[in-house]
Formats: sequence, C-alpha cells, structure tokens
Amino acid sequence: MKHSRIKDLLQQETIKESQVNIKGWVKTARHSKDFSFLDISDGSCFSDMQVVASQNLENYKTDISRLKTGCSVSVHGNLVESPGKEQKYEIQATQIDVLGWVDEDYPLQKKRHSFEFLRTIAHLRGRTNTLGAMLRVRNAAARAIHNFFQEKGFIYLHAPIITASDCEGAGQMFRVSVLDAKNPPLTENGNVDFSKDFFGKQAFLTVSGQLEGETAALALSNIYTFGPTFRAENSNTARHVAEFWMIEPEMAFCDLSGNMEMAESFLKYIAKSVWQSCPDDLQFFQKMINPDLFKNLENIIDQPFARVTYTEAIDILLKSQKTFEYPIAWGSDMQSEHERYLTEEVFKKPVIVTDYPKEIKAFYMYLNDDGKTVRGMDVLVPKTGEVIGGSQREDRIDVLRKRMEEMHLSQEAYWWYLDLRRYGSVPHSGFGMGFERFILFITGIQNIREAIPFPRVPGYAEF
RNA sequence: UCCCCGAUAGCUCAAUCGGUAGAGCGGAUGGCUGUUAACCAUUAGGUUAUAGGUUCAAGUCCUGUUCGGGGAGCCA
Repeated sequence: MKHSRIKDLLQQETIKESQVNIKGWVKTARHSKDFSFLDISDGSCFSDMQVVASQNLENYKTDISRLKTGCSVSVHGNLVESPGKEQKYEIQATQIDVLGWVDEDYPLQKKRHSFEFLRTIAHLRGRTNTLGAMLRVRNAAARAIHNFFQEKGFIYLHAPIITASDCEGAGQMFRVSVLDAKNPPLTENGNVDFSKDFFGKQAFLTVSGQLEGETAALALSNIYTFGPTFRAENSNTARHVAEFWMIEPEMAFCDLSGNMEMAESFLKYIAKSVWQSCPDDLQFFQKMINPDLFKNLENIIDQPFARVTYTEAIDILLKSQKTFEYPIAWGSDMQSEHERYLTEEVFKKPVIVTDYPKEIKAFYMYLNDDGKTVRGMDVLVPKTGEVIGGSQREDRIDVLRKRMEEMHLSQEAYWWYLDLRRYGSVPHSGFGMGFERFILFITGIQNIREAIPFPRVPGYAEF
C-alpha cells in the first residue's frame, strides 16, 4: 500500500478510507502504562497526525513505548474521528514500524528554541513548527510567482549566474576564479593576470539579472527571471544575506505607470495565493510572531496602494511634526525612519514612491522632462520597508550615453546594453523583488536568516 | 563597517554589595487507563565564550579577541 500524506488525510471532509499508512517523524510522544499518543509530522502541512498505540501491539514494550521526539516511523492503522479536542482525526494504530531511532543528544525539544540556536542546527530546523511553516510558505510563494507571470504569458528567462561584466552596478561582487590564490599569474606591472583565468577575464557572481532581462524583453516582450543573486557587501542586518533569490520581470512597450500596476497586482496576487494555500502556517505566524499579520495581508490585498512622487513624499515629511534622527531635504535619499513614517503613520499601507532625483538612482532610469528626476519607483511596505524597486528604463541612446558619462561608467563595457537602444529601441520597464524580503513581509519573521533555508552572511556559510 | 547591549548545564534562564554556581525543560531510570509543550518520582549533567589583568577572594570589576542581538549605513 502506498502511504498517505498527512495533509490529504486531515483535509478530508469525511473519512473515505479508514485503512491508512503514514510515514513521518515523531514530534511529541506521550506514554502511559498501557498506551501511547504519538504526534507524527511528515511536513506536508502544519498539523501533526495523532496516533494512538495500545500495549496490544506486539512491539509495544520493546519499541513503541521507547519512541521520542525525532524518531521516524511508519504507521498502519484505522483513521477515525478523534474524541480529543485538539484534532479532527486520529489513527488507531494496528502496526508501527520504527524506521530510525534518535541518539540521546537530539537537540530539538518540544518547547520553544531561540532562532539563534536553531541556526546552529540548520540541517534539523525544518522540523520545527516555525521553520517548517516558513519552508512551506516559501514554496507556495515561489509557485504563486511563476503562476502569476505564466498566466500573463511572461517567458521565464534564465539569466546567467556567472557574469564577466564587473559593472552591473548594484554592489560588491563575489569573484569567480580558478587561479591559484597563493601564487597567481601576474602581468608585467604586477597585477593578477586574469587573462590566464578560466574565462580569460575577470568573472563574478551576478548581482542582478536585469540587464540580461532587458535584452530578452526586447525580443520576447514580457519576461521574468527568478534566480539566485549574490552581494559581497559587509552588511550585518536582519534584512541582508549574501546569497538571496530575486524576481525581475521586464516588460517591453510599458511605461512607469504600467510598471506600477504590474507591481501592485503582483504583490496582491502572491499574498492572496499564499494565504489560500497555507492558511494554517500563516495562522501560526499570526499567533506566535506577528499579531497584525492578517490585518497587514488584508491591507495589501484589498486596499489600493498609496502613490506619491518623491517630491510629494519629501513635502509630507517636511510638514510633519515628527522629529527625525536624520533631517530630510529634497535631493537626499530617504532613510528607514522616513520610509516607516510614510507606510506606518501617514498611509498605514503599502506606498509606491516615484520620480526620484537622478543623482540618487541608477544610470538606466528614464530621465523625466524636468531634467532632474527619473522614472524610478520603490514599493514600500510597513515594517519591512522596500520590497520592490523598479523603473522605466532609459531607451533614448543619446540620453543614456550622457547619463553614463555623468556617472563615469564605461560605455565600452556596456556595448551590448547600448545596442538595445540602437536596434529597435522601445519604451520598457521592469522591477526587482527580493524573495526573502517578501517572505519576511508575509510571515512576520523578523530576521532574514530565518527566511531562507541556509543563510549566507559575512563570516558565516555553514551547511 | 559604525553605535549600543549581551555570552552561566544539551536548551531557556536565575545567582542580592565582589564571598559555597541553581531551576525548569531535555536525557537516563521507574510509575501512571484518553493525552495535547501530558503528569508524578529518582538521577546524571559546569574550565561561567576566550586570553589577560585588579583583588585575600571574580560568573560578578577592567582590557583585548570571537560570536550573537538591537539600531544605523549599503541595499533587495
């Protein structure tokens, strides 16, 4: 007999087949003289399956009464309605086979552990309520993202992970090299000779697939990427990891307002979809981590996002009675405290800020007619801050060249990017969303190290 | 990288003014007829992160280092 997923058994309105087999791990075991209660988890859903085992089972004394947290078992028995209050169904076991015992030093207990401790056992932490729920939510979110774009006819583009251009412009990069670190080949003037390296030049891990995404959008109209990205920045915060996943749609024939509409419906769709597919997991996060979770989700799903230009936002901040640690003025980038004031106190919902001064944004953003601002947009959400950043791209070759000059960027290195503006250039826009940032937002988890299975941060790359 | 705070049993935490390192959970052993982080009893478990210093005496005071937390910068 093929074994059943606990999720499928518990979801039934009525019991269809009473003879069942489940396989999983003991979450808790409560033994008494003549029988035991075992809560079994197979990770398919938040809930465990309660198994009742009586002393009549032949291996009761030898095996079953010795089961404890972490043991793996296969249980055959009758699925029945449970007289207990905490679960709908339970299994009256007719046979329990122990698949794997646990050593005495099994670190997980049936009580709350600190996240800091769980990080030191990241290979086991998926068995806890919180991290298990996170992994299921992550999966549901990833599926929703693909569904959203696929339903709209977007093409999934696999942007390269290794890039030879050192100029993607989004931060410090990790070098990819096969040269002997102790004794690298040198050029005549004493520098490392990367022409002898694997790719014949310097290579790095990607920090963004956007530029490659633009090339595909100018061939296929609408594309998205969803892949790993890497930043070698020495940031030690609850919102940064060195390896994270990013979603970057790019749309031809699309201006900033189309971009905003897409970003907003994108966030609404994923939030709704995760809520529908993981209600128990989100319920748990609401109960244990963030009491405002459902309120925030309703906020994002039902309410239209607020939209303000950067100039208007600065105006609001200047006119507010609040005193900020960092004073704000037109032309300076908004600090965390300013973003939080806008999302949490002024609008109390997600806010899209647009049309930033060109000095504080990337070279590829479309220059407005005022000559001072660019068509960039940031989607800010309460607490988490920026989850999406995007822009209409500069599609006029002369303007783009001038901007690159101003920012001292090598036009030679970007030759293929500039080509897009020479051969059938079209207005196009796109945005990027950090996947783990979204997981933080939708679960209420506070540290990004708990939003990814195996976090990589400065000084730490275990497992 | 900067500022602030912290590190005591496997885990979560106590330890008064500088004066004998404790509890709960987990583990082991035993008990218990429907439990829900079950309950009851017994028991083992410590170089107080690390290296120095002050003192008759340091978990406690001082300095360096490592790691962690909160905030900031950079950003997603």
